[in-house]
Amino acid sequence: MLANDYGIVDPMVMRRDPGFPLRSNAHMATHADALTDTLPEGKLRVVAAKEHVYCEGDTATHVYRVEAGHICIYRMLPDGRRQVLSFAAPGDFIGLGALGSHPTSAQASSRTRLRCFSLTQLHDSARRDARLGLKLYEAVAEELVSARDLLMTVCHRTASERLAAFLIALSRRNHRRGENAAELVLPMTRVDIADLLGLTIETVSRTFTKFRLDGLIDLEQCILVTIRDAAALETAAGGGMPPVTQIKQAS
Amino acid sequence: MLANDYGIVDPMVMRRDPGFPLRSNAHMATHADALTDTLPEGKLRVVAAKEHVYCEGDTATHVYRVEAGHICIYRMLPDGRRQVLSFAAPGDFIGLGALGSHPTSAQASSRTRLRCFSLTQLHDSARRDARLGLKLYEAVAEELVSARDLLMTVCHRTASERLAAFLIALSRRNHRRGENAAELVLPMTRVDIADLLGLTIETVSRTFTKFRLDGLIDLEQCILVTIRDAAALETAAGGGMPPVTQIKQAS
DNA sequence: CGCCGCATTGATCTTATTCAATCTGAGTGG
DNA sequence: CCACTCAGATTGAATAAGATCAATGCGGCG
Repeated sequence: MLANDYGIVDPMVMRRDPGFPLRSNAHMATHADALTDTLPEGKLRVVAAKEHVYCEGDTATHVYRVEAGHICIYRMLPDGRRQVLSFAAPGDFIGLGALGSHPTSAQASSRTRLRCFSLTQLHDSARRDARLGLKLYEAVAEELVSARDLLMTVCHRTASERLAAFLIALSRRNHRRGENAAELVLPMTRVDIADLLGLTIETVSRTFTKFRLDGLIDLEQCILVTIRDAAALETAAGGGMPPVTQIKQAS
Repeated sequence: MLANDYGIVDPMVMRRDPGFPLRSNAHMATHADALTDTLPEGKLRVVAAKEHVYCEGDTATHVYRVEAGHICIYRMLPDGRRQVLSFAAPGDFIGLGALGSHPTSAQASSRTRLRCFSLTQLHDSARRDARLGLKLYEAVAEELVSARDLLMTVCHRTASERLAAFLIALSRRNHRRGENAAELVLPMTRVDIADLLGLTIETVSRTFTKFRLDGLIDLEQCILVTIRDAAALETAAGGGMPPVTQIKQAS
């Protein structure tokens, strides 16, 4: 699927809440998976935790599909602040939409396996097969929607709403993948979450604690979140809020 | 050019400040203009001030090029808050990146003339001419960069920085168009600016006043901004800030 | 054992929002 | 021509949310 899981999207949700940043990998798969159907299976590449797949400004040579592990897509501001754009999970594509050089950086959160697809080949194929070009167009258009969803969520919501929406998005992604929707294993640190949601780590931490005290979640270890009251979490996310879904997204 | 003028972009600036939301219509023109080269010139459409070209959720039937006037591209949140995504000026395209239905709304700020291009024809052409599909891909990829630029600016900056960056972006757009870079005629209201920058109109107004008192700008009428001290404005925008440029962008 | 990275918690402070009033200018109609 | 109205803009005072500064806790690893 195309990477959009805060960047995680749900079409039904979009109907209900037009304007919310959750989108559905399921229907996006149609676009992104088709991208590589016609291409030879690329080489495997393994990146260690904290290692970069590519950096902002690097010449774009490949598109990657995450096989295992997690990739954090982000951009830096000149003053050193960071905006996380998405977290790519297995099945998601990263590196799409680069025009010459990568507009984002991609760093592995943990040891990650990637399948590589040459951009040269991709472009050659696109010149021969017009449908592939349209697929590329559609895949990037999906990412555009995802980026705007994130913008909507992060810029107009309180800390609680952002974090609640983020957790819901993770839960939905789990659900879509056939995993336990109530047991979230966070593949990212508090810093990553803070940089995604435009908060400080202190605020993220405090908000986690508040949710725990309010009985919305359990928090055994900082990495393990159990959703105790999904409805209340929805409400917390939701004073008119569009469900956050931008966890992972190609870039 | 492709609509990106807070959504206004400058490649040189991007080099200097990787991560800033200013982009260059000039080099984007190569992508977007090519889109319609091969198509029959479409019908002219005139929309009155406040009238919508299309609304979020509408079935997408056309792509439009602004001939005269200004179009405000925005999305609503369920709770009624609004995020302005860009302001399209003459030469900019709007409506690109729609997959079936429009993900955004487009409203004329003033009486506006548009040139219409049928999506059906565009897609037909793209199926025949693979290069057109790639052009579409590139145009949307540009918009993706633009959307992320806006995200970076709006989510990590103070009110002064956002407004300063916004004014600089407008100034650069004027410069690119061969107009006076120091005399800005704002085609949008305070509400539009506030909704673009993620602020309230009061804060926008106060910040304008502060800039005026600090001698950075003149403000004869609320619509007419004269830049008195461009360097200071850059500084105000810039505590490491990437120059805001997202004024207009296709959608 | 002690260090180090990460997370949590507390106290204070800054910033922008909110609520409220006033101001301005462009119509409109008498 | 002038009073009236209304939308948009400005200004002020109080408030609240999150950032910042600072300290402490926790767990893994050398």
